[in-house]
Amino acid sequence: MKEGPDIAYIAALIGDPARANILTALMSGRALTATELAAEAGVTLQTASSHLSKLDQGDLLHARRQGRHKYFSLANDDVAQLLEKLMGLAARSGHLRHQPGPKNAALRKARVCYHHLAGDMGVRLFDSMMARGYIRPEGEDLTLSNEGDGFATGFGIDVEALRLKKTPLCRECLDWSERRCHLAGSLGRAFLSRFEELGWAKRNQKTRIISFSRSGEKHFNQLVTVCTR
Amino acid sequence: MKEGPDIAYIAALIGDPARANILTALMSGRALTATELAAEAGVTLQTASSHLSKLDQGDLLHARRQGRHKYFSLANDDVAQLLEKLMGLAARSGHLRHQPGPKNAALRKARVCYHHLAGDMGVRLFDSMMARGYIRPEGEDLTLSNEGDGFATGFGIDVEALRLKKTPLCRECLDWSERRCHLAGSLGRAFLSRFEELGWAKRNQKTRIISFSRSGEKHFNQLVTVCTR
DNA sequence: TAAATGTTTCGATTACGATCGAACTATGAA
DNA sequence: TTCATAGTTCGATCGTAATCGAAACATTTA
Repeated sequence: MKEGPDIAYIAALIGDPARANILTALMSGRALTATELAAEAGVTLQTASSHLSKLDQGDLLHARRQGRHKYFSLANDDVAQLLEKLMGLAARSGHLRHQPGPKNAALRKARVCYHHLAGDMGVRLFDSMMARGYIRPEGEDLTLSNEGDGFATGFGIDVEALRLKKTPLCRECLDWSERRCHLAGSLGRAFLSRFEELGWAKRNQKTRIISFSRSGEKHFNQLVTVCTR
Repeated sequence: MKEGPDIAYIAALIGDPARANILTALMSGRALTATELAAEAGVTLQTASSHLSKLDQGDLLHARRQGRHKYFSLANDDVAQLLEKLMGLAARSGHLRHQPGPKNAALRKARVCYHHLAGDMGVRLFDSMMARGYIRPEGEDLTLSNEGDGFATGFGIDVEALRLKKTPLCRECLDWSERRCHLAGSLGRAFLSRFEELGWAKRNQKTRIISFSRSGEKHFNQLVTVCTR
């Protein structure tokens, strides 16, 4: 039994509390500096630096210098998905670090998951697009149908520009709170950006919570309900 | 950042090499005894016992006594899926424990993944069923269409009996080698059993490899190709 | 009953890695 | 230049957890 990928190596990287905190913080999708991540993880800068270089070596994250800052972000969607799956398992078997509280409820409703909308509202968006045939599964990835293209374009998203990029347009991502899929990929990100542009929603910089304004939520509900025919 | 599921706890469980070996061995879907798993992991029985109780406490596996033996298996499909995802990441970033060899090639072609068929052939079965509309995605799970029911029943699978069980009928499971989905769930298992019943394929008890006989593979190819209309 | 096999508990050893203070490098500002 | 901020490297300390020998416990077989 010494064949195959070395899962212990990757799992051990995630298995340290400080590193897990760092990775969780990066699930917001934003790139953070070493100092910020040290604070998130609750360790000194030296310790964080050591952790960050290990995570980098393991290809779990991506580092880029910018002046005297060094910004870190998750390496790719796969890492984010793995982390979500881990959260799902941990949550289901009751291994929470704190009791579910009001903050938790907000997280379950709408939160950032590596730049796209997750939680109850994320799942609702995904389901409605699936039900209307806007997106279709194709192997591991999803395809945006012509109708879906029209829908997104009509909503103010420059789908053509997204298609030119080499990152996948649509992907599905499993929610740990809902245990359902929500929309990821560059289109998923574009939707979240658009919600912010329109003033429907605002990201909380610290907590991954996305708060929708009252009217924003109303518009959102229309968006996912309308023309179910 | 102290909210949410404790991913470090779960990841650390998987992050020990001996425990990772144990979990990998259980990916075959078979229930194994403590002694067998100790051998797989390359540790003494005492050490394995300690690991097994930790994994059990973390709800990663399921233990059942039977006489003077104690059988262990993975707790559920979610654990298996998490492990597959981990393998995918580890493989993609090149963290293999050994060079890809002939054994690896066989693993990539057809192997057991928690009781169902994985690898190239697993993906082909999944794709053909998807293309013919036999299975359809629905949220996280998959639905078996009427045509799909007929197809499976015609192949000698007692779909009605499977439906009565409380475990999901169809699920998708991501392949680490193919990076595509193959069919999991009780129907996935039923297909593999049926292949064995018909003498098309045989499981290698040690390595997760599934070897198809020459005629078995021919039949299989017809099964996934026929009536693509 | 005794013997054999399978598994767990106990205790001691050991090794690895997380942590941080201190010193060092690098970039930007004054 | 000098100062300040950001990050890394070094070295020492410290804790925890993996490991295994030995012994206990459990269950089946003879």
